[in-house]
Amino acid sequence: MAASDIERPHASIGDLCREFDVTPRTLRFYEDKGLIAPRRDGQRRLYTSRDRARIRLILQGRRFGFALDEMRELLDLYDIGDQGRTQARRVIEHAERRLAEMEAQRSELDTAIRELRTLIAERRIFAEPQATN
Amino acid sequence: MAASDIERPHASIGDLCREFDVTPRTLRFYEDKGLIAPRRDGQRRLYTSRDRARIRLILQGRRFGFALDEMRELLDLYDIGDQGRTQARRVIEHAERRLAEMEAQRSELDTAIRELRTLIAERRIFAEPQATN
DNA sequence: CGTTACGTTGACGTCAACGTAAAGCTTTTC
DNA sequence: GAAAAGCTTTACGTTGACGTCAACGTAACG
Repeated sequence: MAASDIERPHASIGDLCREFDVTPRTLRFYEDKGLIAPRRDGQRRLYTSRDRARIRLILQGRRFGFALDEMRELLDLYDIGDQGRTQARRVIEHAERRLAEMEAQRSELDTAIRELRTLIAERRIFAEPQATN
Repeated sequence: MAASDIERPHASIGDLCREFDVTPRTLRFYEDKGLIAPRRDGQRRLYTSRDRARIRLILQGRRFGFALDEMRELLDLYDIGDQGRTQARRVIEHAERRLAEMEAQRSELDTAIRELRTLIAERRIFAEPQATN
């Protein structure tokens, strides 16, 4: 009866779905992929605050374009980590690589946008080069 | 023998592949999708300058993120078009919509980049919220 | 006790733009 | 004249993150 399990002892899959605005399929899929491992009450999944935290991280990573396989690695790093020192560094490096990818992507996108703008402005968009034929 | 077919009467699929740096599979796929319709010498495909122009447009559109189905519509607009007047307008509108999508995408990407930068800088990346547990 | 809500596993379907054999032509080259 | 190029069609595979059944169990409501 200590004040350890505060407020939410466990939640159902539906609860989490509402909380994070995802479908059950999504959470089961993450489980299949080894990203989360909720306990069971018989067949039913029971999600703890730890699961909740992991899901938050997963969805955060998703917004940054991390693949689920990468996310699993990153989550594992924190689980295995010795005080988080070395591991946290690896996570940072990973994030920095992703950041670089995103910046490269943005630069490509910028170029494409500028080109498309020019083509539209000059009415040269989808204009076939003059064929005398 | 008139000077109508200048320089390149027709080309093979391999020729076009080298010219545009794509694989035969790609050109055949575009044909399946109804984007191009090269003539035949028996079984072999013969590409004219018209096909060449279309392929150029397709690859240009690809760089802007147009789906192949969209490209087919756009190409059709030019083929059917009455002097290109009305049709060209529709094409421009289409391109402007795509441009808007690209800009929206860039804005999302920008936001994500800023957030990720902040998280990295503050070492809060993938840091689970403090659980007293 | 029937209905409704919510949960389970398993497994195939989706989307886009091709990749990748497989198996067989024909033409060019040595 | 044989092997290598280059062409053809047919058709299944790939990638990621789920969607969408199917078929069933369980639990609470009224």
